[in-house]
Amino acid sequence: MQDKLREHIEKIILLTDDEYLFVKEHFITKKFKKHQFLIQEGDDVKYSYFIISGLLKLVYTDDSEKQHIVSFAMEDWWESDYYAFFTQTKATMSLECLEDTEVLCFTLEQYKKLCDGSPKMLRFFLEKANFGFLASQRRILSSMTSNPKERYEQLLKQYPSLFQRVPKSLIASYLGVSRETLSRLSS
Amino acid sequence: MQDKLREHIEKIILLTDDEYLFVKEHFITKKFKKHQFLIQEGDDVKYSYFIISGLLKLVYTDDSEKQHIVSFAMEDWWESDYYAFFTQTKATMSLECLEDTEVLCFTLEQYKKLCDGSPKMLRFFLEKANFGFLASQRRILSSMTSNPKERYEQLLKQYPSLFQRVPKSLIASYLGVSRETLSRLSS
DNA sequence: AACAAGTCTTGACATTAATCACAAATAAAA
DNA sequence: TTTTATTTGTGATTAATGTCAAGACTTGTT
Repeated sequence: MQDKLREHIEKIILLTDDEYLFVKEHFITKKFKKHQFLIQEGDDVKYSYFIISGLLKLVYTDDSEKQHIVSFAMEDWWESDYYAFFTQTKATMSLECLEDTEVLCFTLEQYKKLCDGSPKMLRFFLEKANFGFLASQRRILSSMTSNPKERYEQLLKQYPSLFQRVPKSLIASYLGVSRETLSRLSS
Repeated sequence: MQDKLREHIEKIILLTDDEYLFVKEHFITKKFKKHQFLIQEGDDVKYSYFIISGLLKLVYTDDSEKQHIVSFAMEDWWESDYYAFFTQTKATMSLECLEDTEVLCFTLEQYKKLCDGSPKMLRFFLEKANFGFLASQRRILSSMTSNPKERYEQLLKQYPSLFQRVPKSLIASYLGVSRETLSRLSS
């Protein structure tokens, strides 16, 4: 395996070999099969996950058992129920494999040690957090300013591979429309 | 003036007097009157603002000139067009006073110096960025799972003071519904 | 007090999308 | 291949929300 994690970090900040070794030992590897859950609602959220390969959905289930896709997570993404992870509370969302998936992950304790031991990683996480915030803000704005068809096209443009990998009903759930409405957009 | 900035930072991380002095000198103070713009669409975004007192709206104007409120910013909040600020591109949003407002602000350059010179401030900004991301994610989820009436009530519960301070038409714009629909919710 | 500007409510109607129902198409499993 | 499950598409209906229009109410100003 080429080192996906190192490549990923070094898009933002360069590390010496020693620094990277220090980083690397805070992670452990895990593998999951399609349909397995990394997080289930009500669980403790032990880990934050960096996805080496595969595809996941982060899902919130509302009072009437309807599922809403908060995000898809693919190669090179970080994912978890971050509220629960950071506050060490029970998960309100689930994280489930849509494909066989390999991840690197760390606990909150390891995350803190990483931040304390490496100012560069602190910078890295700050950059990631800022980017995540901006992406969420853009999504809010897109839901306010665009109709379902436009949102569909934006998503298609941004992540074309998604559309070969997940059923349209999940895309609909991510976009916040019914699958029937999504189906009618094409025509 | 009691020191709002110090109080604000020390909710997250304690500073020595010297450390705080270092932090403080990276900021400058500005005052604005109601209806004044801190940022206008198309401008360079020179500053990130910490609000000492007052109230602002962050607004995106779409192609058909319709305004969408991305957020309200009140005392103790940070606000800017952060995408434009971090990438040093032109503003796509505007930031306008709804009340007379006093802010502390810094440039991107000062922000970087602050991060480089103070690991504690780096931690502080990381915590803020994480919190901002989580808040945005909650808002996305709320727009997917709740109807306008529920979203209105959530907002009312979270920021009761807003409702004495801004017209309902702006609340409607923030919630993503027309002012007429919002008006009909009460009944 | 009188006016102006801004704000809020309500009705009528149009539009959009959700829901329900079912059939067709596709993919997965036996 | 045959069977079974999953996914997708489409019509009919219903519900929610937007839009347009008018008027009432507030607030601030002169």
